[in-house]
Amino acid sequence: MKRQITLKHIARELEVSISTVSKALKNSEEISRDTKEKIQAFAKLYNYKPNNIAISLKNKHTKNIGVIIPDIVHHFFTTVFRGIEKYANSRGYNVIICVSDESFDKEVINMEMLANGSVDGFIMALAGETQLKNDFNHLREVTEQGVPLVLFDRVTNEIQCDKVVINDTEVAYQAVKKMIASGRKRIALLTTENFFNVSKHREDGYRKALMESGIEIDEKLILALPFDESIDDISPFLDNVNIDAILAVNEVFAIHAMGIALKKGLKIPEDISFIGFTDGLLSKHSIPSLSTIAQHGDRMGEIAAQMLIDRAENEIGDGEEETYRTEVIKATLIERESTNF
Amino acid sequence: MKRQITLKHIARELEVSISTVSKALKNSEEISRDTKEKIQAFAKLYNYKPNNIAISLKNKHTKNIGVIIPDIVHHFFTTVFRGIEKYANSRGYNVIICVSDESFDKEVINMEMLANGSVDGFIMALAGETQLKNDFNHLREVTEQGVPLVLFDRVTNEIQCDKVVINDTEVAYQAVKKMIASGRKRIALLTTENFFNVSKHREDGYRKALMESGIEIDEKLILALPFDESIDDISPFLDNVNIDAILAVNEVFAIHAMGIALKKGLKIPEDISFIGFTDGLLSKHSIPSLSTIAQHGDRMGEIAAQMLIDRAENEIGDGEEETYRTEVIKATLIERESTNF
DNA sequence: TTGTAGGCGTTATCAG
DNA sequence: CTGATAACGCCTACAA
Repeated sequence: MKRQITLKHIARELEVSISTVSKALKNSEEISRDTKEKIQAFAKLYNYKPNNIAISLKNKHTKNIGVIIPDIVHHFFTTVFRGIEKYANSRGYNVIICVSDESFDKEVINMEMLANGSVDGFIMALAGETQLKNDFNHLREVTEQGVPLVLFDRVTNEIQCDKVVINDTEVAYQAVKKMIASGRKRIALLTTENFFNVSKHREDGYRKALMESGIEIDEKLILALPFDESIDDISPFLDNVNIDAILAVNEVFAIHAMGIALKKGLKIPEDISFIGFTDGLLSKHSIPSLSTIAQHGDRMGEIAAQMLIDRAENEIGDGEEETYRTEVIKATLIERESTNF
Repeated sequence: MKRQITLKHIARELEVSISTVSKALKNSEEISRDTKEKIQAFAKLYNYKPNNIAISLKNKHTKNIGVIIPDIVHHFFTTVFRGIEKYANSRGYNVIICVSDESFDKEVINMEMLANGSVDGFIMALAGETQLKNDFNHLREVTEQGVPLVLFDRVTNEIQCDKVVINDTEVAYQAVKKMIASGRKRIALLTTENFFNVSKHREDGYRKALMESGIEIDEKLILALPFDESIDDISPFLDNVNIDAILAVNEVFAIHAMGIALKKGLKIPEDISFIGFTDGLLSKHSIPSLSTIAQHGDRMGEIAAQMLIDRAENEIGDGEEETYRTEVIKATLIERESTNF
């Protein structure tokens, strides 16, 4: 097992000093053409690469960014991650990813693993449990140490930092408005228990659209499920309500509900129309295909990464006050077969 | 912006030497109770955490593992990744992930970014382009330096290293056998151009099952598509062949084909039955639900991570020959509505 | 019981 | 033009 070759090896071999080698490899003007060529040739031959860890130690930055998300087998999050990774790479950064699994404890542990110098900053979407507990001391600790933090999608007002969100309220509002405009009157909402701020916002938009259109809100038309997995409650729900449209806060709820409607002999979109959130495989390939709200995760990821890296590289002057931005991505409704506007 | 606190700070503040602090924090017997308590209290107060980078430099290992995969918005790969991440974390490792985007060049660049000391080893699935080019010098370079490498799913015989694969040939064979046993005679195969070794293996299994059952192979029943995205060719294909079953090498092909069959008025599974690969959201939630071959990505990831970490931590004796394993995961057929066995 | 010194690999400053 | 030295933060063998 050949170890990585170091400056020291080269220096010994060529009988020069380490600093000469270092300079030669950086093409410094200080070094004579001859020695430079000799050293560079030797380095190439032995495939010398400067050791990243040593450089990190010296420079006090790692060119790594830490991403902590609740779930990785999840279309939206992977989409955001793809954006982060792409942008980060373009600026020479690597991405360390940790999965909190919606657990507060894991989120804390993951942060601690990375907060000891392994990364230059964090990009996160909060775990469900964290939003429930409303405990953000782990975030506070990190930001107080001056480590940059960008929150996306699952954010909190408790922490001062850069944020990237989508216009959930507005886009849910628009979707429901469109349903109403196309003649729907009994519109149900399939959502999650709303310690998820995003579900909350979507519900706000839903309510606002109905109210504005003079449609009384029937609380029985709102079904809040504990988590993504518990879709079994959807079927009894649909048996007990009289509806002509459904807005769901994710793909799975929407597709599952469509399936039940289909089995009951309803025609989509004539008898009942559907809009979901997340433009994933399910929406594209279901039959009928699902109209859905695209969250543009790639874009979110890119922006989050850019905000983070910009801040990480901008050594803030000691006196200056930090000023944080929250960027709002505009989600867009993609119309497919499950609606007829 | 408070910097991370270091041993040096503590030493200065408490007017002891750095090594005393270091030892005290490790609860060394050498240090008196008094000083230990004083130092530990101080450290706790200021939330001292040893700097990972410095430790990495000293110990010559990073406790990071590098994962390079062709795509992140992809059910199977994220599933494997989840297994890797989970296992790695349990052993105190972090995971740096890079996406090759099926591109040879990106794969090489990503490896180079990480190969300079940033990780203790690599877990990879080869990019499509890499398999096409059959150029594995970047892998060879790394393994020759003694950096552990585990290949999964998209592997190659050209490189000597640990590998994790599934029994593609066998499980495809079993699937087709089952179709035949249930009376199907005209079985089509939807696959990708077979520079992907996995597609090749699945096709082998398909052919073997047919041959064994005395069914002549009709090459017109095999459709090889360039990539996951190019599903438009499926429709004309289905118009031109007379079939009663389809085996597809992924979910998307299968679901798309089902949709077309449905629109043509065929009944599933009576007129035509379907089996796909990958047990993702699509298979579970399609209507009818899709019988599919579960690849147990989580398990693959776990095993890959274990192989890698075990090897990374086992400093190999200088003289000994390395001996590599390739672990085979047994995929399993999940029967749903798209088949009737 | 505590401290000194050297090293991990690199770079920057300064001296020769 | 080249080299010695110190420093990044930590650890540890060896003195004191």
